[in-house]
Amino acid sequence: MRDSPTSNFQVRAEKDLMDDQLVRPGKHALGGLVPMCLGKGGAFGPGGEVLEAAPPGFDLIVARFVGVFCPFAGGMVELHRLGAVDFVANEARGLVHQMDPFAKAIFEIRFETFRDRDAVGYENHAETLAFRRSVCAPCGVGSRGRDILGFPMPRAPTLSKSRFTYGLQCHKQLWWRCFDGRAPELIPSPTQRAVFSRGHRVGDLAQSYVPGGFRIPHDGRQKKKAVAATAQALAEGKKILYEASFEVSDVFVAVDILIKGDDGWTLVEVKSTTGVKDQHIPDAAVQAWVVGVSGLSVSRVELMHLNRACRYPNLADLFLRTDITERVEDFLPRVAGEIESQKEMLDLPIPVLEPGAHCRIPYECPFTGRCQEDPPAGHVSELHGIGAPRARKFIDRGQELIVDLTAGQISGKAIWVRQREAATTEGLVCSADLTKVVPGDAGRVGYLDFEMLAPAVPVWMDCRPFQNVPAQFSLHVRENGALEHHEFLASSGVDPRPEVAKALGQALRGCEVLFAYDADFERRCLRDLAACATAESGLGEALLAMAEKVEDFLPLVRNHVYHPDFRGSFSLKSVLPVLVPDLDYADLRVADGHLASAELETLLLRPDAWPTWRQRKTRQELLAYCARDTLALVRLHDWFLDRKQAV
DNA sequence: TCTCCTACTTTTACCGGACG
DNA sequence: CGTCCGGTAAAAGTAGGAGA
Repeated sequence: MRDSPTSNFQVRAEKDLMDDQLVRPGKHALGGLVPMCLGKGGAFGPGGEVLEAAPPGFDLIVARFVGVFCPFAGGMVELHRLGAVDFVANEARGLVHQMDPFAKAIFEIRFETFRDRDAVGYENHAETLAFRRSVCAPCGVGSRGRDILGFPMPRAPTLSKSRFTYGLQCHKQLWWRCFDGRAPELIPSPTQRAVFSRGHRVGDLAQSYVPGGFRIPHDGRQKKKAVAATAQALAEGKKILYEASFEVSDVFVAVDILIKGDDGWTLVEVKSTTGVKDQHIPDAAVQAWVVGVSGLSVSRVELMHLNRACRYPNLADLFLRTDITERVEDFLPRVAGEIESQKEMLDLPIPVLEPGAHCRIPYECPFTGRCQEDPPAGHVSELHGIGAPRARKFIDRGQELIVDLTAGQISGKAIWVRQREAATTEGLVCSADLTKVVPGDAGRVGYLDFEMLAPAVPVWMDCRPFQNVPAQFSLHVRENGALEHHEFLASSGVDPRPEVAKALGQALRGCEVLFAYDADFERRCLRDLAACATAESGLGEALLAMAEKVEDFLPLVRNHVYHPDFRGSFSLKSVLPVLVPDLDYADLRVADGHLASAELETLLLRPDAWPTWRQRKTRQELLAYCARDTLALVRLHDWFLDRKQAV
């Protein structure tokens, strides 16, 4: 709205704006639509000024002026001109038009008011909501909590602990989170969901380490109820509260654990990390502030986190409670001011903020794509191992692309030199000595990949929090050109390590060399597994010996090969599509390690969370994914061998 | 002989990227 | 969320030389 009074956008009628009751052939949206403003001033009324005839296949929605008498809306005066006529396609799904933001706002108001919001689906309501709050409200158009059309004004967004911390990172992000809460960027990936649910489980478990407390029922939506329940519990003299809820000047917080001590309350925030991080401080501080203003005296703030030194089965020391009172106190004076500034910001159109380090620190912003275009292919930031500061230096000199760099600037960095050559030639570049370092495939060679899980709360002997445990492997074995495949996935409920060790010991028999990508993982796995093997079986030595025979394709690629399509990354997922284009993961649901790990964790630790068909299906998907990974290694090796042959 | 500065070397810290 | 690694940058240490 601020940028330009008119914006182009597309709405897919069926999907985004209305269901088919509203738009369908022969009965366009007119009935459900509010007249829209354009042309001369005037009041609501029948008729309206037809500005343009509808093109074939479209019905016309008449636009009318509704009047904006608002000093804030000086820009809106520009709307009073021809052009913003809406055409609704006779066919659902085809509404393409140009609409003023103001008209759009009203358009959406109407839909939101008359139908439930789901009928509108995801569109960018952010502008609409913000428009109504920031333009209609302050200038008094539509009084007594009503907007210009007489519809109730949207409530001011309420802050919360998490919103506060988002706002601390970036106001613009907070603005979008408040006004565009249904944005696709905010839909958590399966992997993120796994992280969240792990956090919740750890949080619940933490409460059992501070037993005897009273849990405030917490239902996400009914915040007022939770606050009331908390007040009542306090009145009754409860000494330990879980999820105690408070709200002060529209900021809601639920405290993980609140403990009454002799000289005040101890506020405990639970995190499923292994230590205190900087970003935890403001998080705890806003809680302490709200609790304090609510009238409780907070004498101590603790962060309760997992203890790296803890070993299963002794989980007595699973959590550590670190005193962060001082650090919180240092931050506390900033809280009230920050809350105020966040609220003020939310009463205005989206703030202007340049992208910067705050886009990534402490958390990656989900909206980076809205603020910043992706850097073009061949951008200097793709240089391997270049940090943001050094990339900045090049950019400030006007050298945006790798091809702009001079030989002198990248001398001594073989990878950068190769990257520049690849960018210049727009093709694959291999080092001169690549063929000398390509490993042969004589004898019996294996291609190995493990899948691991890393439960936050250890469940197997001698494991610490987040310890990686191999639970699955895939092994392709090649001998004289013939390929065989071995695979294993541990069964639910038991320590996977002995099973995996045994199965792997058998599968590896006779292998003279093993290939992997980023082999250290695999090496360490083999050593760990060796330690789990029973002494008499001889398996331990065999696995240990194999660990010494693991060769890594990653450095081979990184130090000898580059193609512009790597885009600065040497991960298997970046390299493979270029070097082995006919092998991909498109047909697999489980197609990356993160998801694999999350699925593996559920399958092995909480199989009952899924019906049996889902368990069976996931097993198959995990096996298919892991097998694809090792097949990729085979094909990658083939690629290397072909290069050798070609010379 | 002591201090201070500079230039070089070693150590440490941090970051990015790889994996799960 | 965690791990580890490698590379680079920053910090700390060291050596040598000049000046007082």
